[in-house]
Amino acid sequence: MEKQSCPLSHGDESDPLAKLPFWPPEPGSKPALILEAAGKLFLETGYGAVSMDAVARTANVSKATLYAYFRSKDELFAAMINCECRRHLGDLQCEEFARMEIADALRHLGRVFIRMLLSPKALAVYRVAVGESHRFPELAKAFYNSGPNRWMEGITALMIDADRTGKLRIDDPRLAAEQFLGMLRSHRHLRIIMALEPIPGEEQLDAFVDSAVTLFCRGYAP
Amino acid sequence: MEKQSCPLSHGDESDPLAKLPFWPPEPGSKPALILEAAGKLFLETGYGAVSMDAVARTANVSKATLYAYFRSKDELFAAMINCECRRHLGDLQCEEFARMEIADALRHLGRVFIRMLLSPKALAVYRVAVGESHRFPELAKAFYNSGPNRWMEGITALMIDADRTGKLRIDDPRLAAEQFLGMLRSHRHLRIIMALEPIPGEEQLDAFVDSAVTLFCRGYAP
DNA sequence: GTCTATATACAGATAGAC
DNA sequence: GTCTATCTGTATATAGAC
Repeated sequence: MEKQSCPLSHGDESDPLAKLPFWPPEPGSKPALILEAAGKLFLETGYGAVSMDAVARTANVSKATLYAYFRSKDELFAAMINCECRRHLGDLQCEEFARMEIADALRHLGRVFIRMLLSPKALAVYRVAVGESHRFPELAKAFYNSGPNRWMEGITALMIDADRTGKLRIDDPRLAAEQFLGMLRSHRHLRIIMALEPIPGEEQLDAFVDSAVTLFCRGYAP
Repeated sequence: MEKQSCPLSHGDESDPLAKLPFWPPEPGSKPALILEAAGKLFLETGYGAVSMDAVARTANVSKATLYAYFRSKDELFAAMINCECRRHLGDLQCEEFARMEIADALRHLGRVFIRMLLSPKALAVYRVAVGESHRFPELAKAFYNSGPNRWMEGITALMIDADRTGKLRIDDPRLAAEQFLGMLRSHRHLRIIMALEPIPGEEQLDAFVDSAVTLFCRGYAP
């Protein structure tokens, strides 16, 4: 936990958005309006089902203006995904989890994780990123790195620390992190993403996290 | 485990394919060729990126023939998904897992599960089903019921039995099944589905399952 | 049943006025 | 920079010959 001081913070390595002439967009400006409209439409119905006409109409801009800022539908889509990723997938304050009881740290992080994962925006980004990952491999990578991978790194660091301090007995910290986050996600995430089930209430989420933490701490007890 | 004799077998309730005039398609017949081509193309690149021209060309049929069997692109897509679901997502023989040691049963089922989940066809179906779930909610349901839900039911039944016979101490069997399958899936499934990582080898998969089983059995030990 | 050829609509992208 | 109007390709779906 010492070496990477804040594994869940935003890094800016190889950011395709940084290359765009306007960035970040002034709130209320045309680019901002366009990105907002694109987010709304693409995330709601996917890449293929959205026309540039619809984006322009929703943003109250003409198509020509749209193309003045984004050279193609692909580029707009990419910019939108990157924008949403950084806005909604990694908002976790860095705190001193290593000093807490391991169960408390996991419970705390787990609650933040599951709430983030099941927020409407994150669900939408997830669905689109998975669905279009074949057509936009670069975006899939950006999505994974800005969201799921940050959590993997943060939890892995916590696992390393828990093992070092003897709180748990963990041979493969990365594997343990996979297991913990996987338990929390579970098939429920799939059902919710496909709208087969509503987003659960707070108490239900907390009970879910508590159960996973208990199982995990017992299973990895020294 | 007694009441549902075989929770992982195929049920035929409310099957949209049964309504089609040809079904099942004669191997080598035009409908079969078309469905095969549709599977190949749709699963590879998603719904929006595939044209009916491409399907006809790939199947070596004319577009008119295609439309003679499937009234629209939507209907073809739906038929293809249903077809693939029943072919690739639930192929598990029913055995007497209840009589085995619980760890052995979980290990056995886990290995089958993870191999099925990470098979190229299942990955492709999964990606498309998630990506198009908003446009085709009925299909999302069919996919979930024919694949993930069968596993949930089978593992839940096993959990109930393990608790009843005192092998484990499980208050919420469904939750426990979620946790077990979630651990196995983990973020690795996401990385593989997005082609950020190759499909792991057999030994790696088995080690993954073993670790999850150990964690699970310790965590739920009586 | 199966094909070739075509109708019709709409997509993404641009030209040119202001 | 922003708009209106339009070009051009291609998609789904069908008509009519064999």
